[in-house]
Amino acid sequence: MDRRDILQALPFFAGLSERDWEKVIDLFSERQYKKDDYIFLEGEAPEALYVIRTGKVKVLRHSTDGKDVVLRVCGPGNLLGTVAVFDGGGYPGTAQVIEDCSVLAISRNDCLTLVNRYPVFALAVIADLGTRLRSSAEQIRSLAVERVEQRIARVLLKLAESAGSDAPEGRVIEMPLTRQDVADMTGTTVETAIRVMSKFRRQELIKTRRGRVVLVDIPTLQEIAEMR
Amino acid sequence: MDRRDILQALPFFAGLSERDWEKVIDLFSERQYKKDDYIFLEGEAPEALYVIRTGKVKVLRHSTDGKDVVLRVCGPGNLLGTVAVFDGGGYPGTAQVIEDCSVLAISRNDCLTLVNRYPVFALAVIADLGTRLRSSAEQIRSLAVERVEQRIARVLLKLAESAGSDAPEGRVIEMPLTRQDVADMTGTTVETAIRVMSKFRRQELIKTRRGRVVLVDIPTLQEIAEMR
DNA sequence: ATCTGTCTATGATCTTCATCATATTCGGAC
DNA sequence: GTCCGAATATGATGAAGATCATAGACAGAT
Repeated sequence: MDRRDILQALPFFAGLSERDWEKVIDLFSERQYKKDDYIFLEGEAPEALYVIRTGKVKVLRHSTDGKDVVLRVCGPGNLLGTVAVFDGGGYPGTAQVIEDCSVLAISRNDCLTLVNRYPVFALAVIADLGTRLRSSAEQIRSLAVERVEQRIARVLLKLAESAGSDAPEGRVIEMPLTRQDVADMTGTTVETAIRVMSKFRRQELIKTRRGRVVLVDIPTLQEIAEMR
Repeated sequence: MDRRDILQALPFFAGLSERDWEKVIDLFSERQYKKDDYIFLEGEAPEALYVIRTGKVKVLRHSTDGKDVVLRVCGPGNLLGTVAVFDGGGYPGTAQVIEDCSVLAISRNDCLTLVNRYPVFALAVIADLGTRLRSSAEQIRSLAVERVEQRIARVLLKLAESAGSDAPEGRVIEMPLTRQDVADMTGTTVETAIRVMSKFRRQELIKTRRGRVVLVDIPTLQEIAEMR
């Protein structure tokens, strides 16, 4: 499987004409990262834009007091570093690998050139940013008005939808997730995340096995997420 | 002052060549809104993209239990409805006028055409979305890890910076803000917003007169905002 | 000027969750 | 297997802030 097959399978590159491919393809280079590696750090000057081919990455920010906040979890097809590459400021968050991955990188300069030459890329970038703004808005609302149980139920459901697969026992979230990760995604502490998820497990709403979470009773989880 | 002068003064239209103006200018129509008017509602199909000429608008989401969350506050030069116009989904939030305003509207179709024809507009849209994603990330972090006092101090400082003017008594936030608005911007309740701002007033960090807030002691407010 | 509704104010109480403290379990290294 | 660090578990306690209740201040309408 060469870079071309990889790129063509990604939504980001849909709509590019056959002959334009030749010019585009060589601008991307493949890189591999291991679990826990950093792809870039918050505040760094944007060197490149990344397209995830396989694996999972979380984008997080740390606060002065050591508490981390996970802004998003990305998988195959997602872009990393878009904001910084286009406005030239530092990366707004740190990108850390949660499951070994392979990414395609394009230098900031090449990326800007590409977008100027092929309007279709500009539209793809707009689509990406738009999707993220929608989910940011939802995350803001959730943090602002919902209680911890609701937020955790919501995050589990969202992960199951975007990165889950069906198994006999339920819907499996296909990534290794610690309670700390869940806490950082929902603005709470490890202890509370543990308590809530233990409660979910006792209620037979979820199962957990070696870092993986399985949603057993999705309707009830949805009720909890929508509660009140 | 005709539409042309208005448009040219806005950052969104910088970089457009002289003769392209003729084709662009007629696509925009001016509309006036009064305080508390809705420009569009959450979930509505995107009819148009709006550029604020004068006045202030808040974008908010309501939750099922009646609690509102203010996602952003926009002023002159800001775009409204960008996400929905480009992805075709419903508006992600409700746009409500907080200070009488004049906006320039371009229909969704014309907007899409424009962006396809003039790449500079696509870049302006990308810039707008990027800025908003940065501030969303900051808002998420703030809601996730900071205490109410910090969040309120931070919001006041941000408003003073983006929409403030200097007066002898301090920096004035140039918009009518209720405690409810502040509460909706910081994910808390009216009562708590009132308590915190009363405390700030007693500490002579701020003054309030007829809905306007004046920041008297910015350094101390910054300390509070950065506090752990 | 007086009414009226909205906004601000403040106290009392109750929940939720953070914090602190300690086990216990698990998975990998050796 | 045994050791070890990380992740999970669970209790006790306290603090931040929500909720409920009530009252006063203020701006605009008549």
